[in-house]
Amino acid sequence: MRRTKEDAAKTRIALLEAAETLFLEKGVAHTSLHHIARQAGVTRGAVYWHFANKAHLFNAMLNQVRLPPEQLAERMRGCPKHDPLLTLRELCIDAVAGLALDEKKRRVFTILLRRCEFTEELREAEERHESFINLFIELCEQQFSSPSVSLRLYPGLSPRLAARSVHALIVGLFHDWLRDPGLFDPLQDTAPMVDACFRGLIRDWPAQQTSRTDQAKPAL
Amino acid sequence: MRRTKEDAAKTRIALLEAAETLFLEKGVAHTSLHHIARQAGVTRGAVYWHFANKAHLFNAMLNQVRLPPEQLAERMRGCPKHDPLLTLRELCIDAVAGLALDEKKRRVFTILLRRCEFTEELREAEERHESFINLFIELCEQQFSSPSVSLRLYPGLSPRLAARSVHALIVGLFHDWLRDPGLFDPLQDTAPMVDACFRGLIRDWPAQQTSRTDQAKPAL
DNA sequence: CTAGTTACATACATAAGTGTTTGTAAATAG
DNA sequence: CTATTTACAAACACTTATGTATGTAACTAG
Repeated sequence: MRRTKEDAAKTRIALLEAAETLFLEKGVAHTSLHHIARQAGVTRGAVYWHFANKAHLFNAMLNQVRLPPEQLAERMRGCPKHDPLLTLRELCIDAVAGLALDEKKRRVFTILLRRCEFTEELREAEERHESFINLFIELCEQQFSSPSVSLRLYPGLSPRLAARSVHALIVGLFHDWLRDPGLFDPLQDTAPMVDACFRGLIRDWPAQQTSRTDQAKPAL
Repeated sequence: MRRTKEDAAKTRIALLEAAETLFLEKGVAHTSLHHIARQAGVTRGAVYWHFANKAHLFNAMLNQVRLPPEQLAERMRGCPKHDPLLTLRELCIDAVAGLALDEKKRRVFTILLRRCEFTEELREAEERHESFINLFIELCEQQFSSPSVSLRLYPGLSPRLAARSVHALIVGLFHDWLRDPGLFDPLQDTAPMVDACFRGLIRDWPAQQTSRTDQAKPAL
């Protein structure tokens, strides 16, 4: 029997990892707290000590990879000398590339998109996730709304629709790649696809081959 | 007590509808066969009479809206006088518009994308769904691979990537709109967004405002 | 040094859920 | 008109999950 503070912290981590593993394997609803405890080498007592219930455990797991909204906003603002659209472009590319570079992110997003049911129990997690998405779309729309950009939109498009298009592409790439990692290579293929998207939105989008996503920073 | 053949058929339909309603409300895993039976006004005996288990019920529900792969292929081939890319474009637009036009399709796809865990139990359903998606992507890629089209792709793009881009956009639009129907109007906004996508892929994509998706036929 | 708290394990109580079996009234076949 | 299915309902047997309550050894504060 050992229960120093560090041991407790380790137990907590072990529980989160066990949950991650099992959620990914069998789905959130089909994983019981008993499963998680056993996988972590403890009993349900430990689970209930660290987390109120499964939903709280789930939230804690998400918090490991989800960056706070402020950081997204800050990143989206970018350095002022940089073209804001290019900032957005890089953010998109990094977001997809981040899936391939960060194993944990990949697993957690797989759980989020393919291994859980957004129902009453997980409502809080869902709402936080949604508000993050909405923030992204809104910031995106702001970029397209600045006069220097909106005038370059193709006819028939509004900043609103442009923002929706960009987000839909990213979400689609997330889903598709998490479903079948063989579909494309996030590191190589994301930039051309994102560029194609912007090229269809913005009149004079440069045919840049530059800026090979050097070090993708976490973006989503 | 009544059990003519028609009554049995009605019971089956009622069970499918009850399942649809409850799956949508509480998620697949959180809905028991007892719930479904009660909602349909029968007992679990009826459920087990008509379906082997929950997974079979789920499959039967999907089969109500999923069109056979052959029809997709046929539709994709389109009438030969028509530009194949325009055929693909219309197919995409109809697929998204179909969500708004067909209430049942909307509900079932919501369940599929947001209310179920793709785990062992539903593996068969998942595989059928995936093979359908893969067929779509493959047919898509074929369209982009024909010499008359592939030569018009922007540099840096392959037919492969173009197909992935198109599919990602559609999947993203599905997810986004099912998550928040206020994000955009499938009937009005899909065409401009799909056109933007194609415009970013194909050099001389016409800035067509024509062909207001008259009657969207079911496509997915 | 001991009192209290921490970090769990164990036990209890309760509620579901699943698959199967059995019962049965009405429909239907011969 | 009887025999047999059909289309379920009802009961059974079993497993599993949850939340809580209680026990307890080690750590820690004073």
